Parts: sequence; structure tokens; C-alpha cells
Amino acid sequence: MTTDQDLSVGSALPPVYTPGSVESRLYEQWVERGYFTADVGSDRPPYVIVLPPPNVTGQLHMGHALNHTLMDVLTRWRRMQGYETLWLPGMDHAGIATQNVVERELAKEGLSRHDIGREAFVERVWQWKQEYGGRILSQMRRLGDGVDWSRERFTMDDGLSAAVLTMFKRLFDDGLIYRAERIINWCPRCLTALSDIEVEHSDDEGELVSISYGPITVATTRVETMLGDTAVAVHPDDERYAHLVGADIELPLTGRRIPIVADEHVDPSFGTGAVKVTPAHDPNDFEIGQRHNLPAITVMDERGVITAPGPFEGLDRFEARPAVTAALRELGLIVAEKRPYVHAVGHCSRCDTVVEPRLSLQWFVKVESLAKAAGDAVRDGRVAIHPPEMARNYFDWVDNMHDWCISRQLWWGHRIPVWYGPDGETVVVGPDDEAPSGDGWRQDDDVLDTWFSSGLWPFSTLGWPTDTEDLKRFYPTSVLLTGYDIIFFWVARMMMFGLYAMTDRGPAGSVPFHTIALTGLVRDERGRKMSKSSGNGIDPLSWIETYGADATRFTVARGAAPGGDVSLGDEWAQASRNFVNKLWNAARFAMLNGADAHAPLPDSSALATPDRWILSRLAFTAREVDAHLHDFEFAKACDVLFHFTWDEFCDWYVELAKLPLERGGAEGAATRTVLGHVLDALLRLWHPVIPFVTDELWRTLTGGESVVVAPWPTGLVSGGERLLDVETTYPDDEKRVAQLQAVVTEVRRFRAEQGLRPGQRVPARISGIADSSLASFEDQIRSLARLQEPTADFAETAGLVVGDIRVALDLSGAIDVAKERARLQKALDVARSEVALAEQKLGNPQFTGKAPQPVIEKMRSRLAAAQADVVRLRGQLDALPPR
RNA sequence: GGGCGCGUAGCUCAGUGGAAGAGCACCCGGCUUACAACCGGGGAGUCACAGGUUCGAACCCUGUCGUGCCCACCA
Repeated sequence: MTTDQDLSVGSALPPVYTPGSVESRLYEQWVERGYFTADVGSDRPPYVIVLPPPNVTGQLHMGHALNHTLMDVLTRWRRMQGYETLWLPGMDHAGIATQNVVERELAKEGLSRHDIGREAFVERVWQWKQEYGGRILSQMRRLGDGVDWSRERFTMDDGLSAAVLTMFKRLFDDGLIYRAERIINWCPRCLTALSDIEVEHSDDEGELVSISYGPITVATTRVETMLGDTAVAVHPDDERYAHLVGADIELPLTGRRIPIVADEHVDPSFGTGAVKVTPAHDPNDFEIGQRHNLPAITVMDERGVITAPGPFEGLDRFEARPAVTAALRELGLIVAEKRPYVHAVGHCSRCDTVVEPRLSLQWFVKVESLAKAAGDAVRDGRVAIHPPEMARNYFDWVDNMHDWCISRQLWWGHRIPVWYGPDGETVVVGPDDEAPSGDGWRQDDDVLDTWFSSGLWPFSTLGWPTDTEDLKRFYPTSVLLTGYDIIFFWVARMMMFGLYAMTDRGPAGSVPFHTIALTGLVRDERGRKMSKSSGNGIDPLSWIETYGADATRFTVARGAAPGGDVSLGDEWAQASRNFVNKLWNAARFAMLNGADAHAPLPDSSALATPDRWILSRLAFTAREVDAHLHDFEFAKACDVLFHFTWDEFCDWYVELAKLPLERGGAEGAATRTVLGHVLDALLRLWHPVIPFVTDELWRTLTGGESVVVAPWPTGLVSGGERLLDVETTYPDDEKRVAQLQAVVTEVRRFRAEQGLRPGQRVPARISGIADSSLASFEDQIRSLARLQEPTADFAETAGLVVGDIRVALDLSGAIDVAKERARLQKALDVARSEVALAEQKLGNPQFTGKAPQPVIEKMRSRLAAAQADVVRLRGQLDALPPR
């Protein structure tokens, strides 16, 4: 009954898989059927991942493709295992980035944001978001992201804005938010404060200039700041200058007199050992100024233009630098010629402008207690970091964190909820409070750092501060998966905020996630960091177009070791595409031959050796895949599946199946059933990585609803049939098949070397198959090695021996004796040196005395095998016709 | 300046104490009715270098060289 019906199932599949015709149809179906919508009322254990919200301005790049694929693998895997799975998507409003985009648009119309005013500008940004924002969301659909679209959030939507206000007020009331005049990192182009991590340091070439301040000489790379000097500092123990401490000297070009002070901060061994002190323009100097009660004189405005009265007023900082130097030189005060000096210079991470330290009034989060809690949660194991080595980076940062400057002089973002009254009152307005009104009241102009709202993401997206059902059920989240480059920006902030906001959940329940899984960066085929600026970026969308979403996903997942960087090139994607097609065709073969996934699997005693072998290998593979996914070893999970699929299932099992399928009967029926069951399980195992092709095939094979909601073959947590017997393996059958493989390979090798056409059937006599359970073993060898039954006039011209099995071949004509002799001789040499090595080892009392027993056993059998090889090869050589 | 990591086949990387591996690329032969996006066969490496520990080292230790990344308020 293999039957037209069965044939029609397989013949519905074309010989080449075309992703384009499958992907969008399936994705829409998955969403419509609600597979990705989490049920807050189910009694399954929860498995939750919040998507690191991409910027609203963003487009899907390879880094997203990598992380999204891995998150999708995890959530699909867990869903199949029986977890109530929630993967929550959303976007970040991305303060500076988005504001810049809209400002550029305005600029095309010849306008600046100041021309249209704050309200109109913010309105513009919302419009922009409406029209162009979130392109990445449709791109995520293309990739196959199984996110819960019904729970999509945006950091600026009403709920999340209320969360921001609540958090701000709570921190403020607890004294953890304060406003102060401090030196902060200032971008003179973006015209806003930046937090420490928004500053990127690079080694830039500058000039170190030594200036004589009368009795004492100082050195600086930022000459123009001397206009704001209010002291010179030396080390208290520096004898060279002890007599000068307390003295007043004249500051050149200004006519001001400034003191010489002693301060521990100064390194006497650097330069002249004397430091000019500019409290308004340098963080160290600011602190020295605090300690010595020095005035802070601001000499530059927010654009980096000199404001100090005098000849330099109005000059840009970089024009002022040579100008001031020239003026000093004219006075003969440049004592040492300026010399090139490479030093670290801070740049704005957004626009690369050189950051200017600037004294200004800003809002800060007092991080000490928050950071300590964030560190402790990892230290005491409530939150695990994968890979563990990365934890060190995390500790280094949270343990040495400075207070976090959270105010930004932007318009796009959460406006700081603080109102100032006419008499200097300060009122913080929570989400449910009335804002003060009346004359003289006005709200703070600044907005909050984007990372303030993203720090709330794991709970604000679930409804916090309202204690919603979602929040109760899905917090803490299970895994946070993101690139290691974002630990400080985001991960540490979520830790601090989560632990603080959710304290009432107790120590274990307050963490934002149980596990942090860090991924690497995406690199090109030569290991260089993939980026727009180096022009080596690969657009994942173009891969999806060319090779399909599955191939794209497999390519990135296959490269993903925990925390390891991923190298990608087109050849990788091509290979993946080829693999997907291979799987497609293996399934097509099975279906064309009536593979049956429904019939009960026959009792193992009724199965043939190849059947038991493939079931054994499948069970092993499934266990490995499970274990690797547990460890976030995506590359290894892909690898074992890949090898099982191609090397074992396709190259051997499918080939071995052809014979019984052809013969039909009970033998054929059993094979069809095993084929169906193995393929079924294989498609399920592959589904998390390559969801589209597996669903298409699985539905055709089983007639089931969708593999998305099919049970995982192993490790189920609740419900569903256990598909795979992972406990039972068949070691004897594994040995037998290994033997068969060795024989077949040896015959093929011989044939290739002798230049026989692959199609040519060679008469062969096979002997030495001892095992009676392998009734068809001989036929299988003949089938796979393209041999035929011995003819009546069979005359052996070559004999191959593998283990106990001997294959005599009649090439009905001379074989290339010289070639064969050379080959045998070479093999004999190898075997002899093998024997020598093993004998030497075993003859060494040190070895036999100290090496563990299994190693010695292994060496013994190695020796025995090599000795047997020598005997056999000598026999074969002797049997060759004389020259 | 501090910290972390890496150097294994032409390329990208597994392997972390007991016979050097995979994918891609390469060479030879094939349209063997699932798949030429395929099949069969093959070559390929002083495991960066130098010492040390060990019966035994790609693996552990020390040093050197090369290379990548992160952190950093020495003017």
C-alpha cells in the first residue's frame, strides 16, 4: 500500500525548496492562530524573554539577526517543551538618535527645532514615528521572530511613561535622585550632557605645551582652558615647590592672581609636577577646587566658544587653542617647545565630536546602593551570567560606578517631572499627581537619559507600577539575551532598577531575569567588526531574499558560541541554504516513499539493524541538542543536528532504507514507519532554528496543525506524548553499522583509486559476516558499494579486508597492480609504525605503571589492531599478481 | 596605565592531559530515478616561538612575539 495517496504527498513537494513561497504565508498564520500570544491564565511554567528594544529609528542589522534568532530558538524550544512562553517585543524611543533624524528632516526645510518650538517639534517626532518608525518590526517578521505582538510596547507609550514618572519620584523620595552642579561630559554639537558611558575614548594626537607661570611651569594639552585657571597645584610632599605653596602668582594674559595650593591628586613625577587648575572645565580640577575652596570660572559656552572677556572671546575652542599659545609665546612664556603627545580624548558616542567637560546643573542618580545590589545579585547566584567569564566585566563596572547623570538637554524623551515654583520650590510630580499651576511655576526643561526608561523594561512592559496579572506571572523574566557590548548601558541599569522597584518580591523574586546570556559581536568573513563605517556590513534582509530566512538564521546560530564573536560571509549563507535544501529533499524522499509518522513504531525486535541504529543515534542527538541549548551553546546544538541530519540520516540511513523500501512487505512497512518517526522528530528538533521549512515539511508529513505547537521530542515539562525514547540506545547495532560503513567506504575508496566508473557493477563475493541478525547485510554492502552477486565464472582479482569481513572483487580484467601495490605498501608502513609506537608505549614501565587503565586498554587494542593490519596487508600484497 | 581574550588546515573556528578535527575553499571521478544547492574519493597542519612540569602536552606553568577587545579624570 504504498499507494498513490502516499506518493501524492511527496510529489506535492518540488525538488528545490523555495523559501519565498512559504515564509510569509506561514508567519501570518502563526500570528493569526495566536501561537506567540502568551496565556496569562495557563498553568504551565512561564518562560519569558523581553526583547532588547531596538531603536525606533533602527533597521535590522546582522547583530539583531543574531540575537533575535537565538531568542527565537530559546522561546520556540521552550514552547515545544510545554512552557507558557512569552517573548515580548517593543521599541525604544532613542532620545538623541531620533531627535537627530527629525532635526535633519527639518533642516531640509531650512528649519531648526528652535524655529518651530518644543511642542511642535515633539509633535513632529511623533508624526515621524507614525510614518517611518519601526521599520524593524516588519523586518522581524521576515526573520520569523515569534514575538507576542499583542504585548508590543514602546518606551514612550502611556504605560511606560507612567512607569518612568513613578520610578523618578520613588528614587527622589528615597534621596537617590539629586540635582547638582557638577562637571559632566558635554557634547558641544548635540548640546547635551552625556553619561560616562556615552563617551568613547580614543588615543588622539595632541600637543603638550609647557607654560611658565612665573616661578612655576605647568603643562597642558588644552591651552585655552588656562583662561579659567584659578590655581596651580603641586603635591604636598614635593620639596621643589614647598616654598611656593600659599604664594600668589600672576596668571598670564588675564591679569588675575591665583594661589599655589598643595593637593594629593598631583603626581610629582609627571611633567613639571605642577598642575594648572581649571575647576570649571576639568573634573579633577573641579575636585581640587572643591577641596581648596577655589572659584570656578567658566570660559566657554555650550558650543565650545570662548566667553572669557578679551581678545579670545568668540573664538571656537580649537581656534582659541593656537591663538592662546601664540599669545603666550609672544610673551616668551612657552618654555618648552610644544611636542606631539598621544593621549585619550573623549568623543560623543553619537556624533564623534570631542567632548568638553563642563560645569553645569544636572540631575543624577546616586548609584552606590543600587549598584551594590546589582553586584550582589550576581555574586550570590540569583542571577547567572553566561559565559561566566563575562561576570568580571560586570563586577568591574558596577563596583566602580560613578553617579549617573540622567538629564539630557533634548526635547525628545521623558521630560523630567520636576516643577520649580516662583519662590524656589521644587516639586516632583508622580503619574497621579496634579502638576502645580499658577504664575511662576515651570517644568524642568530637560528630558531623561534614554537608558532610564529602558532600565525599567523588564517590568514596565508587564504593567508596572500596576500589579497586573502579567507582572505577577511573568516577572522575573527567564533570560536576558544580548550582546556583551551593552552590559553597562543596559544590563546593569535593569539590574539596579529591577532590584530596587521590585524589592517587595523578596530577594529571589526581585531580579529582572534569572540568567544573562551574552552574545558576541558580528564580524565579517575576515574577522573584522561588521559596521557601516567599514563598509563590510551584510544586510540580513538581502540574505533572507537570496537564501531564505531559515538559511539566514541557521548561519548566525551556527556561529554562536556563548559570548563569542560570529564571523559571517556569503559562503556561510550559501552553505546554509544548501543544507536547508538537503533537509527538504531528505523529507521529500521519505514522503515519496510513504514515510509513516503515525503507525506505531514496531517493537525493537521487529526492526532491522539500520532502523535500531538510526533510532539510537537520534536519541543521542536529541539529548545533545537539549544539553547544548541549556548551556546556550547554539553552535554546538546546530552542529550535532547538522551532522546527524546529513552524515547519518541522509548519507547512511536513507541509503540503507532504499533496499527494504524496494523489497516492500513487512520489511518495507517497518522502514517506512521508522523513516516517518525519525523525520518527524528531526523536524521538531530543527524547528527552533529553521522554523519555516520545518513547519512546511512537518505539516505535509504528519498532517498535523503546526510544528510550532508540537511537543519537543525530549525533556517535556508538561503534557504531550513523549515522542522519543531517549533512554534506549542500541550499542550493538551502532557497532554493526559502523562495521558496514567501514567496509563500504573501503570498497568505494578502492573503486575510486582504480578509476572504476561509479555506475559500474562489480561482481563480488562477501564473506566473514558472522552476525546472523544481519541477514541483509551482504545485500546492503552490495547496494551501497555498487557491487553485484558473483558471476558463474567469478575470478577474484582483488581482495579487501575490513575487520572480519572480506570482499573479493572480480574486476574482469586487470586491476592497476602498481597502484594497488603502492597503496598496500603505504598502508603496511603505517601499520608497522603503529605497531612500533604501541609496543614502545606498552614496553615502558612508566606508562604501564602510571597511565589509567582505560588508556592502557586502548593502547593494547590499538596494538592488536595494528598487528592484524600488518598480517592482512602482507597477505594482500603477496596475493597480488607478480610484476 | 589597568584588565580580559586569542594565535590549530588556504579561510572561519571546534578540540583544554592520553592516536590532530569540522564547515567552506581546493584536487580527482560521477547527472547512481530525494537532492549537481548533489554523490563518491582525496590532499592538506613544527597546534605562534622558546623553555619547564609529566611516562605522555595543542591542552598545565614561565617567558617572548603577534593580535583583538574592554575599562581609565596623569594635566
